Amino acid sequence: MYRIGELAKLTSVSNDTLRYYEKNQLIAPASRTDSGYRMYLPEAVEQIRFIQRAKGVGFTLSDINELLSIQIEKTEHSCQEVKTFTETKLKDVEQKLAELTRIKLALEKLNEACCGGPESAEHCSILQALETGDLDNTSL
Amino acid sequence: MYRIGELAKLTSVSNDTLRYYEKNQLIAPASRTDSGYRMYLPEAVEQIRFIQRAKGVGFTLSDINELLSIQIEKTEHSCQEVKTFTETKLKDVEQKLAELTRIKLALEKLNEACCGGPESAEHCSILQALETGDLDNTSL
DNA sequence: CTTGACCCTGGAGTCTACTCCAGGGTTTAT
DNA sequence: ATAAACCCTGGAGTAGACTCCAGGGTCAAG
Repeated sequence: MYRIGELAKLTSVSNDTLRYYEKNQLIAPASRTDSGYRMYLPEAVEQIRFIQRAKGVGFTLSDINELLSIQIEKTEHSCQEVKTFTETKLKDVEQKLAELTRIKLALEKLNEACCGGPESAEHCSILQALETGDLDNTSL
Repeated sequence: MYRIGELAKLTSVSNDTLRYYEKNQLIAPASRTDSGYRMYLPEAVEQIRFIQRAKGVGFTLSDINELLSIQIEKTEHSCQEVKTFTETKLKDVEQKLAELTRIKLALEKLNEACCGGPESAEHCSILQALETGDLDNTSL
């Protein structure tokens, strides 16, 4: 079991952020000490890391809350509902992957087109491609 | 050339958002009419779509501003600088792709593990996996 | 020549996701 | 037993990304 400060250090988030996440139902301490200190299970470390990763790819806290709440609502919903939910989220993720891939292709194309030399970028082919919007189907 | 309202309709953003983007150097009208109306080039449509996609995958407006400003800073920087910049952004994108892929794998695994039937989710293998954190290296 | 649909600026308000107190207990090491 | 380091709650403040006025011009149609 970790106290809030320990968990915070392990995950590089602040104590305040952990309390904020708790208020927003993202992660609760497993228990409290008699004096009211929050005590977290070791698993909390991975949960926080998951939250950070999900945030990093554009999910809101409320999206993440939904993702995580699958496990909490378990007795109130059927497998079917749960699966429908994960399938929806999966589609979101696949959509995001497609968009990111598109952006990646655009950047790679720019990268390849550029000489990378020390001359002024005025005639850089990256920039010319950007200006004309001529990036095939990458749509940058 | 489009007026602001036309561009807004074509891209499903509000007039206010377009003005906000302008204030934040993301997109400027090609010109103004005598009466001060903003006039946008047809290319603006794709630029706005790009902004939306980039936002959707977790880039901030200031990230996007950097991405787009490659083309504006051209005379002030060398090809080398420009290329370094795109390479950095490319790494960001690759990082995001890796994280998204991890989340995708986790969701797929949950999906596969679930019977999807009408019974209570109390013993759903998705949920059990979530609770024990036992998702191999997907770290959900 | 006026009515309705547009557009302008400047500024206030909202929501999200924190971040930072103030005021006050708790734990630990010396 | 007393600092130093930690924790608590409640609430205010902030940055980012809008969103929504107020008050006032513009333009096309009838």
